[in-house]
Amino acid sequence: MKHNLNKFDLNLLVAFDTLMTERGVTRAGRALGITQAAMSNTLRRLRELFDDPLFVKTGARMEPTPRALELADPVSQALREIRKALDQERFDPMQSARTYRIGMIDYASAMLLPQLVKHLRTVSPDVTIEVVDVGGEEEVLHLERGEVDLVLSRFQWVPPKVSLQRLFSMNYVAIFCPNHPLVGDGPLTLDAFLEARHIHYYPRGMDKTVVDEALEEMGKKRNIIVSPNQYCTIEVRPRIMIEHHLTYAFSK
DNA sequence: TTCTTTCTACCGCAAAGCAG
DNA sequence: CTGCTTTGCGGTAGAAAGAA
Repeated sequence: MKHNLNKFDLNLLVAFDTLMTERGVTRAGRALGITQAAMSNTLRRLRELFDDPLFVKTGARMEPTPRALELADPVSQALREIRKALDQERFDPMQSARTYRIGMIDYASAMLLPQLVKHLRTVSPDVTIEVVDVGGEEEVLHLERGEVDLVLSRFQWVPPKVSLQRLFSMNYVAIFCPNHPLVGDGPLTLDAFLEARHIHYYPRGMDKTVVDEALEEMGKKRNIIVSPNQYCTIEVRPRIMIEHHLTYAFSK
């Protein structure tokens, strides 16, 4: 089927993309600032246009048909390009007073935020940064829902509608308190690492790290006996480690 | 060629009905 | 009860036709 773009209402693609995200006519309508009935009518036109139901009611949700799934990525990418082109035209960092929501865990904040703030003060002095503590699968969901503008994290996979850029690579190290019984003069062995009792902070939504995943692949598991909260991580972790002979593995 | 009027198609709304 | 669809209605914009 070939569509004549002269007669094609591109707003229908925005509606389609919103339906893919919201998975509901009422929610999609609300997101676009129109009534549920108007959204239903838009869906009707989409159905006529593509000669396919596109979304079918499954329980409480409107699930996409195979045809809708086929269209989802190309439509989403096209809209992203259009938005980018429109934004480029008028975006002036020196004039912008936007608030950017950035998802990152405490460690990334500590490492990157000072430099980021310093840089922004020069190139875009009026923007505001709001850091959101996200982790695990939630990161991508936050991005897809537009709840954050950017996530700084480690990703193994992201959906096509999300842009991904590698910033840097890191090595992992384990730190022990002075005179820890498991640490000798030579390099740390896997057995000693597994025998040690660990302290580790998991951000909200994250239940394992790259270390846990690597161990899992070997059929092994480390012995985490303390999972502190974020403030405790920064303030108290070193003290607990020293007092109780604990180990902390982290990216460097 | 320009302006005005009429027609037509489309969109969104409210309300009612239906389904899970 | 919530959410989706359908129907009927009014508003709006664009196309077509006619007059100056």
